[in-house]
Amino acid sequence: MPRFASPDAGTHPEALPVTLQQAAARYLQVKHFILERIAGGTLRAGERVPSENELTRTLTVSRMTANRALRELAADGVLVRVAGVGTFVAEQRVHAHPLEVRNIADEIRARGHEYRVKVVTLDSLSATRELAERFAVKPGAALDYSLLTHFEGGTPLQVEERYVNPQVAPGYLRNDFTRTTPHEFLIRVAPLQRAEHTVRALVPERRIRRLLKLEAGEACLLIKRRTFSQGRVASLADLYHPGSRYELAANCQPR
Amino acid sequence: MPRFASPDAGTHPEALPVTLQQAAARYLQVKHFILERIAGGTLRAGERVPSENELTRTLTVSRMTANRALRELAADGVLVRVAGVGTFVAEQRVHAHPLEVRNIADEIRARGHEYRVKVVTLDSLSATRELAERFAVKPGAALDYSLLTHFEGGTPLQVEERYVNPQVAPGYLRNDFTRTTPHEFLIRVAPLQRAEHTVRALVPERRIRRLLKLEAGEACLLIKRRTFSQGRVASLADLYHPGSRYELAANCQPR
DNA sequence: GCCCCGGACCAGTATAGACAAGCTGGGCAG
DNA sequence: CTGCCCAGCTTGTCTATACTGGTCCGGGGC
Repeated sequence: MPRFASPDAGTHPEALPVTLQQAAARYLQVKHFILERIAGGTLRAGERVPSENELTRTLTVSRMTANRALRELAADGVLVRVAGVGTFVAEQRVHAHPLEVRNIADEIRARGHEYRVKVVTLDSLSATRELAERFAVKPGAALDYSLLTHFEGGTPLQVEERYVNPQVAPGYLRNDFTRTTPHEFLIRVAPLQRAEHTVRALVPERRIRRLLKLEAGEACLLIKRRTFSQGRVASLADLYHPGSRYELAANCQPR
Repeated sequence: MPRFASPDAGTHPEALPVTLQQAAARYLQVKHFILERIAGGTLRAGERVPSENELTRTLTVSRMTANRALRELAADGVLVRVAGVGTFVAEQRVHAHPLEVRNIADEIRARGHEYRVKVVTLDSLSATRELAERFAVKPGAALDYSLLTHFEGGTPLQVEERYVNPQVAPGYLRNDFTRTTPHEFLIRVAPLQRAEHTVRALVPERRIRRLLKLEAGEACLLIKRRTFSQGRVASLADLYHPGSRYELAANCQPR
């Protein structure tokens, strides 16, 4: 059986990609070897990863080195190992760390999937009473507004509805959101000082439901985020995630 | 065919404390050896931990085994290692984590409302395959189970479904939950070391919906929590909150 | 007094060899 | 055909040994 069809596998000598930094430790090179194949699509979720012995042969490393690489990837949740059967690419349940203000594009790419964004609305508007209160500006003050849908592959993973204070982060609407996410733009223009989050569950209104391509009655996770820069509110964001395809992960421990 | 030929490797002298389970892997025994000394106060925060070579001598293990134990404890944040200097017990700084492991009774009372609890089910059961996996115990091992509803005034605010490992937190079922919440009991009996959370949104099944007195089709927030004590899983908890009446707050301060 | 160098000790990494235990599939006996 | 066992794969673990580079300290040369 062609266990491992070995599309490349130059067998003996320089089996490790020369693009890798030789300075890195061997076990890290092996980890990258696996991660690159996952990111590149050569290895997909559920598929079998070369066994320790196979790696020993194809990469010319000792079994302990291959073992450490696979074991650490398993500890990270990238791989799943079953004694006597093999090592497999983990089914990726979507994860995010609520404590960190993360970039959803990075998150998606880190899982080896294609990131796409659809710009639904870009606008400048004047603050309602409620918005003004949350931004601590005067009612009627100008605010930038964006409504985007972020896709993982072809599936919407987040609807991002965002208000930005142009006094704190000027030029928001001139940003090319297909190249720079709101998050990336904001941390560049208005260094993040602090962020507040609230998380709740709801069955979304039709507008959000359509953008997330949800069935009627499906739940979604709403993360409301308020970010501060230079002591002022830089932006308010409502992040909607499909309840069935998204979960927040958090480890609670002094690291 | 030496399947059951030798139940354990009798090759090595019994240098490790006999209180430790002999079935456990050596590197786990070394980890427990360190953790016990930290828990017992023999090793305090900032103090130096025996070096790999010292452990090799005193515990009669190979250096690779000691290395793995120390490396994993460092990865868990228990130890801090500095090449060329040594290994030290990490300073346990107080963490204001967004998803702090909080006591719901305190939370409700802090808002000036009356806290009440209804015990739905208390039971001892044997671990299913899936539970055993998440607890890292053998399938069939005894687990304690509780299902409670926490009320704010007359309104249910949380359904708490919890599994507890009696090996780590004995006497759970004998606790009077009308006076001591599971959380209070557990932090007293099994000092919290670490907690993992995942948060998701869903439309609950009928059982949960009834306990929370929700309308059909209402969303709820599910917080799945896994707590660790002494390096072992102490408990699994599924915390269901009504989406309309509950939100999770999280503040994020970059260091 | 200051600087440099070497030795001691440390973690980090790599290798080879070994045994244990779990799973799967094929072959064999009934 | 059914049931069982076993070969052969897998991961999991442990040991012994070796070399590297970082840190610290003390001693000797300047």
